[in-house]
Amino acid sequence: MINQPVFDRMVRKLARRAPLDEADREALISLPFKTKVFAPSSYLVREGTPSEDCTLILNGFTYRQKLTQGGGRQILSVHIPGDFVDLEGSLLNVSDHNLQALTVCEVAAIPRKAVRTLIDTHPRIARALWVDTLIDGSIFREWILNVGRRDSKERVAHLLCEFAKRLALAGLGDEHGYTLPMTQEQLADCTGLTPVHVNRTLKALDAAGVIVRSGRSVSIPDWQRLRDVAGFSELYLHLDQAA
Amino acid sequence: MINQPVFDRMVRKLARRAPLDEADREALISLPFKTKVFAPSSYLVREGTPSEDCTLILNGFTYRQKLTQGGGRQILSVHIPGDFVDLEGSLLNVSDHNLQALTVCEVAAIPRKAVRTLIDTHPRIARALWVDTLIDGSIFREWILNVGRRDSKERVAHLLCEFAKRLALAGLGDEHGYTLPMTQEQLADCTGLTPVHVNRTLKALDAAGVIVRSGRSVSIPDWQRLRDVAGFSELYLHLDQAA
DNA sequence: CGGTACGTTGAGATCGGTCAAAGGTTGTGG
DNA sequence: CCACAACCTTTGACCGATCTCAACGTACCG
Repeated sequence: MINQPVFDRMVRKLARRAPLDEADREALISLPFKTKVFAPSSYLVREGTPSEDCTLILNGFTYRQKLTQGGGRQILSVHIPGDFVDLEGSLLNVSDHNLQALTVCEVAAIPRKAVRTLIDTHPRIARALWVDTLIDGSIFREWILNVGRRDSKERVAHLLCEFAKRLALAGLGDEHGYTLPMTQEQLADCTGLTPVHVNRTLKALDAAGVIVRSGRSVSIPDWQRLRDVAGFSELYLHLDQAA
Repeated sequence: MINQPVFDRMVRKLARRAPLDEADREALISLPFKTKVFAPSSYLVREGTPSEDCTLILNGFTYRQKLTQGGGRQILSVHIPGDFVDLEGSLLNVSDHNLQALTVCEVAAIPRKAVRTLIDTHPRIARALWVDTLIDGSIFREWILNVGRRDSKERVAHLLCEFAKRLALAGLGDEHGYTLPMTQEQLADCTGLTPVHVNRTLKALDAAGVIVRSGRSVSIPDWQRLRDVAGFSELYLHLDQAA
């Protein structure tokens, strides 16, 4: 029972991805783990290395990231409390990307072995985790579209929409606004733009009344308007299996 | 045994993703299916719809695709014989993207139900399929990087590298060249460029001696050179678990 | 042999990038 | 509680990679 408060959010999330029975919940709650804390921008996993542990975010935010040969950085996804990051680590031999802390970050590190045993012995949990990675995949696809075919306003607005939805789902904000712990440089790395242009784009969205900024918090006076600007459809978040 | 020749390539591929025993192979080979043929550019799955079947490509190529509100099209992935496409279809309620035939395409349509039963009763197969979707995810991540942070030459060259590797792996070409059944417009939709610019980029790569084109086949006089131009590293293909 | 789809080329426009500097904010140590 | 440093944001001027538009060339197919 000791893990319960810590893993509670994760168990509830997984239970929505696939039905779990009492034994499944027990098994999840009894997973062995060590709590670790990471400073902002420290690495949790590095490209090309195997990972010993599977990481569950308890507090704070992380992101996945890759570099081009020329040093260009692209952020691939942003993760919030309750997310398993590096579930791949349990099944793939080496990591194909870097995993970095966005904010100060408290995580539960679960031994890779324990995860593999869990999924071998609990098919419903395996199913739920698999659905989780499929939804991750869907979000990656949307990001390819975002970065490949939307102009800068749509791109930034779309990212803001996604964060709004996901944070609301995790109980960390709502559709009226939220605090985004990202610098404009990081937003640029999410969208494939430069920091300077992200700045101008945010300013333009603000000037158009689509968002209102103060510091790093964003408020959204008219959600429908932001959606329209972004061309946002939440289908890809598979909320029926995520919420 | 009737399925054997048809499913053979798929079984061999999965067995590399996770160890399978004789019973697993039997179960895979005995999956019920219907063969279907799709004409180029016909839809196998449409965004927003559930899919009744899980699709295994026997011959030909398919691609996943999404549109922006403005009608911009982004290709998200390209699939070759032996690939399961729309495995998501078995676990997610509705599709978040379109699946289209690139060439004439012969597929095995396996009922969604049969797939779900299979994965519930065969944990090793479930594991192999899961690893398959994880590798798909890794490729999506690389595409985000490609489209987000590489310039047009790197982007096109990277795509050509990926196809070379994947086709070679499937026995459909090698590192000296292959035939790419895509129009320049489709290449543009893969890379987030315009067809005109893809044309100029291919011309430039050809002029620089990095590739040699004739019609739709590409030959690669110096693989290392193409890799360098693209900044290609095959780590993300997880060949140790794919090959 | 004509049509349709695809590839190629040129000229000019534009969105977003680059470079550089100034203005804010935050946190820390004295 | 101030002062400074580090980091982040904002702004302007200019640049250039890629897009747009439009025409022409080419290959395949019925």
